[in-house]
Amino acid sequence: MELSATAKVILGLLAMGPRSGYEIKSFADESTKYFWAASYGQIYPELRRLSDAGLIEGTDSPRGGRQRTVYRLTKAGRHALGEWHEAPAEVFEHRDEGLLKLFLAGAVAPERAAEIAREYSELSIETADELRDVESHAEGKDPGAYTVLRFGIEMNEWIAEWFDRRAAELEEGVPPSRVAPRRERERERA
Amino acid sequence: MELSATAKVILGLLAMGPRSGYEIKSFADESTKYFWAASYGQIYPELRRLSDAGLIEGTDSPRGGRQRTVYRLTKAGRHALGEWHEAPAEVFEHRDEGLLKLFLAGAVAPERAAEIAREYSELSIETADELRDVESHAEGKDPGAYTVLRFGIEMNEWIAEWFDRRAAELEEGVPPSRVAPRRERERERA
DNA sequence: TTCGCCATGTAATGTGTTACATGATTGT
DNA sequence: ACAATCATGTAACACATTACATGGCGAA
Repeated sequence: MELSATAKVILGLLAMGPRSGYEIKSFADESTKYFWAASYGQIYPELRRLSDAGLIEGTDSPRGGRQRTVYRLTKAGRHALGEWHEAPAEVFEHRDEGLLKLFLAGAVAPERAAEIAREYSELSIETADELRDVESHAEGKDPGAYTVLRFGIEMNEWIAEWFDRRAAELEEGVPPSRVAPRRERERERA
Repeated sequence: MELSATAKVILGLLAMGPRSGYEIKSFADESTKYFWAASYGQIYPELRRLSDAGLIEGTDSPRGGRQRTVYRLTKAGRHALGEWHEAPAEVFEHRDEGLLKLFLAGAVAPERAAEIAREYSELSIETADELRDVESHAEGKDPGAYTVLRFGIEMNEWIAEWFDRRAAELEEGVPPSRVAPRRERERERA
């Protein structure tokens, strides 16, 4: 059974515990959205499909007069999720407008290069702060999930510093230092 | 004029010099694909649209008996590209299956967490090596474009080390060190 | 009573990949 | 003669966002 992108998050989050569609969305919005986003337009139809396929099961559990369906994994769903989880990761896609602008700066507006690098650095600081906020709300996170969060924070701070340094060099017209290729560096160490 | 995602790369690469659709694709495949991919199914229809909109202009320039259309920016195209380039970057999207698997490990297969971290580290090394390859072929890169390439290399190596360290800690069951939040650290420095 | 949140869902639209079809040229 | 690469293009499908529609609940 091939799982769609959205099926992977849905089954994954349901493995943490039963949830409604709305709760899946809110949970994802402060966790996986940074590396695996999902919108309502994907979530609700996918819940239907997964339910039809027997991988999840919905139970009516209204809160007050407010309609609400809570889903949980079936045995088949847990199995499908496990199979996916075992396999090596394949999807790895990025779309980063800041990098594209910097990449093109020479051909479009060379004088903007340093500025773009500065902006990139600042955006990374903002993202890191946002993630620190998430961290402060997170109680008793599991080691894997917590690792991902720490990674996000530390990487964004590293990026901010890297581009801050590089912005200064670009302002002075310094070319980035060219480091010896990996294999040679390994030989040096030996 | 709102530019589509693919329009941004196309106009950008054409700003570097006139190119055919095929050349745009090959060029993108060893440069922007890491942060802004494009496929034939997007490129050719978009070339048509941009041409109809007057942002680019195609000239027939066959090589031998082989049909070939080379496109270049019009004044309007250069202007549209400039407007986009001036504005602050907004698009920033990631889809990273490794992080999703690690995030979910606790609920799906806790014993796999360290393994996933190891795999992530190894993938990053491969990406860094791939980028070093690109670097060795790149002659006289412009500072902005070269900055993006150096960034890719150094970030991937940083990531590889980070996950390598973390994999070891996960194997031993050590929680990742919790660093003081940003604001407090700034106070410390003062 | 009004606002924000909880809750579900769909229609319209846009984006993007994959696979296929076609055919010339170059190097082995 | 064959494979690889150059070159263009489309059809089918999959994926995703946005905006909208609907309505209850709780607090100010």
